[in-house]
Amino acid sequence: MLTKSSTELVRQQNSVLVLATLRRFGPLSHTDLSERTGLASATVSVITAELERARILEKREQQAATGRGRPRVLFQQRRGSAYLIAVRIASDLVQYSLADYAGTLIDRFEEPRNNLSTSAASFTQGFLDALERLVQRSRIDRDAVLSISISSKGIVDSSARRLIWSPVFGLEQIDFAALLSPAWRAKVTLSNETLLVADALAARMDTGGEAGFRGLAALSLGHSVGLGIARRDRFGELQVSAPNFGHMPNSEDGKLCRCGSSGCIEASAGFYGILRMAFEVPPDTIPAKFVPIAEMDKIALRARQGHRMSEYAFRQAGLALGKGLSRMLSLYENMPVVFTGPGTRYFDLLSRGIEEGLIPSQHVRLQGLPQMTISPEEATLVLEGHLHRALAEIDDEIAAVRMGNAPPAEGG
Amino acid sequence: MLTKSSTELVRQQNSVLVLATLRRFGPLSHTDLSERTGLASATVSVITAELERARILEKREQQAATGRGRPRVLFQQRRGSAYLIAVRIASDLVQYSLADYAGTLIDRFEEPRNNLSTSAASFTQGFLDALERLVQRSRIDRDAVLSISISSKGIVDSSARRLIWSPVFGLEQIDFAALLSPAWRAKVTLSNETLLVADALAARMDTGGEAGFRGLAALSLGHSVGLGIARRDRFGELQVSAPNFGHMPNSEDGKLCRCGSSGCIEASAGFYGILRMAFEVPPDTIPAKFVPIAEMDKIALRARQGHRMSEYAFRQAGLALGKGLSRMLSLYENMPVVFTGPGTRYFDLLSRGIEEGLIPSQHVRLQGLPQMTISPEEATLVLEGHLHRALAEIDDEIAAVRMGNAPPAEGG
DNA sequence: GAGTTTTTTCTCGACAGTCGAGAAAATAGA
DNA sequence: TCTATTTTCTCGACTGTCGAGAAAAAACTC
Repeated sequence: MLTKSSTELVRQQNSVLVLATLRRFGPLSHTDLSERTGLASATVSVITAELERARILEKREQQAATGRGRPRVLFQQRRGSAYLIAVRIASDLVQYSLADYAGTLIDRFEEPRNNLSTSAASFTQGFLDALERLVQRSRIDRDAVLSISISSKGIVDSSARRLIWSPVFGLEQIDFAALLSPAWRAKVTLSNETLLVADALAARMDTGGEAGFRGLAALSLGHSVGLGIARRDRFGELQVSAPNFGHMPNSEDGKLCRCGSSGCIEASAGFYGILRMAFEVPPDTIPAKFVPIAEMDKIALRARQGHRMSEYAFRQAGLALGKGLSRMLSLYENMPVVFTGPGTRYFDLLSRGIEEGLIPSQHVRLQGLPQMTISPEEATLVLEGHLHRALAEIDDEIAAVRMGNAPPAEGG
Repeated sequence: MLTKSSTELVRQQNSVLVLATLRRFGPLSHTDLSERTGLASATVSVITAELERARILEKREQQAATGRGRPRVLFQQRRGSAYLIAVRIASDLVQYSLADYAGTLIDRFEEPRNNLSTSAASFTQGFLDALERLVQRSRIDRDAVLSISISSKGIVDSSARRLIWSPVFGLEQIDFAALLSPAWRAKVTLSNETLLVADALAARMDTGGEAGFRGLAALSLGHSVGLGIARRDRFGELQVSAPNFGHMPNSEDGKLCRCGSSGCIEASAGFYGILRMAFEVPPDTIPAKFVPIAEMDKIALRARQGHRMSEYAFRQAGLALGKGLSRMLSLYENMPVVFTGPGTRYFDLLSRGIEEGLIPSQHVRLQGLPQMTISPEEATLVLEGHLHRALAEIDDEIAAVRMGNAPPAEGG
């Protein structure tokens, strides 16, 4: 511990513990909380009382009596205590969601990104307008929004909350922190999209009772390729990161990538790479900006019917993924891999190449093939990740603020 | 925090803080400690008093008066409080070191690994004997040794303390925990050698006042290739890991590696790989078990004199390293790279290939070339890492044990 | 050499937090 | 209405940190 500890910090940590336990295991009674957290009953009393006074928790309506004895009263997060906004910037649309402190979705809409070459400047205006619309439609006090969680594919500087490189805006950087700080009190977080997928999947595993769960990698297959990794740190907590997998150098095949380099994994395994190979376009051709999924389906159909070059394109894509995975596993440690995104519908065509890429490496020879599964609903997982992380952050903040005085704003 | 906190834990953490501060900044007075740790003077008093009673700390002999006022008395770790043993298993020798709680070396000897094909079974006997000799020569109570820190190249399972694969024993696994638990009370840790190098270098940076130090990678060049990474975690503490870099797949050139796979980085950049290439031996030839450094020097000399194939061999080695580094940096984040080991004497011959390997990647195009330096004294760094980690672990353990009663054994 | 100044260390009471045990509350069944 | 049962609440003990001021120990002053 490089930093000092104090009794006040103890209270803060235990408050977070109570809030997090309540999130994971639904509404709980005083006794449940004491059991699950390991805290003494008296301690739970003090903490819940404080959180109730601050209007963070509330007692649930009386439920059916369970039997003899004094009935349990369940604590739960009070919906109106806080709100959060999740924004998912995809290549063809932007998704805006509003949720309350209990994690239930209140409002949601999408805006198609009308012009694919829209500049960042014109995007930001629409972005600010959309946030405004979100709170006004649900009649929520703007200051009751405590977290704005934004995600995009690409490379983000999460500490500076700036988009460094994205398939959508290229090198045009957007500083979301600066953009939102004048009008919004909320904390702004910027995450890689596949990081959120990994977070959501890991949280599911963790809550779902998977006993020895140590970590996983989420691999998103689509027009671009993204990787998210969730692993337990030395305290047993899940830490999540999004290495730049799609643009990791794969091989010197001269395949031009969207990022301007050549030989990236994406140049072989992204939709545009598969398309290029299937149609025998020279590998240094400038990649297609957007490939409709129908187009990909057509190539896949032909591949399944035995068309050599289409089959080969998918196989090469799989090979690039497999080799990339074997490198990633060498540099981290063995962990299950979950595939997600629209590309999973071609998994039958990719899998042989993936295995071919994995098998020759020393890592796989020692540890065996990683467990590989498919979880196609990427958008759902991204939203789930947004909520999970934003709520955890709000909980932390609530516990950090000295409670007892300023009751947070009341919404709706 | 997934786990509860308590006032006792606060004391424990603050005790560790005091011990760690004392380690980093040498003997310190009461006032220094209070300033450096941020703890109140009264708190420092209680903690140091407790540690003094437990005979962990002692007051230093009076030093030259500094000026007016009551003179400061300096606290320091008491040498005899504990001891540690560091064992470095290299390919040609095993190095045994004994140090005291203050971190000063007491005894040290090396045993040549007489026969390179020695079995693990015969090794363990010599190993146990050597440890015995170490404590007897210095007349130290065996139970005063609180940590035995072992290092080897290769892949270790540090939690299970088993060697999974090493260049020395191959797949013959050695379970050091089981081997030592009957006779020794000490905690046993098993680390990858280059991990310790990274740890030592990072600790130097950290203490040496490098302001914005965020992390580094140590790359060991020799008969085999090893990587250690040190990075700050979210609490600002240095976390260190040793990914399997040497056997990360590099390219499908068919170069046979010592591990049995082909195309590993080591197959190009390890000494045997360079030798094979310089002499134009077919790439699938079984690699030399051991390459004398004189042999390598000869090849380097020829390369510097313009001999094409020797030059090419080093360049190919550099290329494999550079490509590997660009992949590693993609999967982690940008950080300085420090080269160490005997291979650094050929850095002039490697550097061009290294840059060639790095430059084409998207990561380098965005972040620039990583800062690269040389720090050749690998053996020194390994020992430094051993001491640093083992002492930190002993400090943790001391703070965890309820102090005040059982005073630890007195040595020498 | 006695008093003064200065600096450091030590000590005391206040405050914050957790814990165990038992009191109080609230229900179902006798 | 009384009793058994279960849950929640409350009280005093314990552990820990902190700020302020007392005590200690040296150098400086006259």
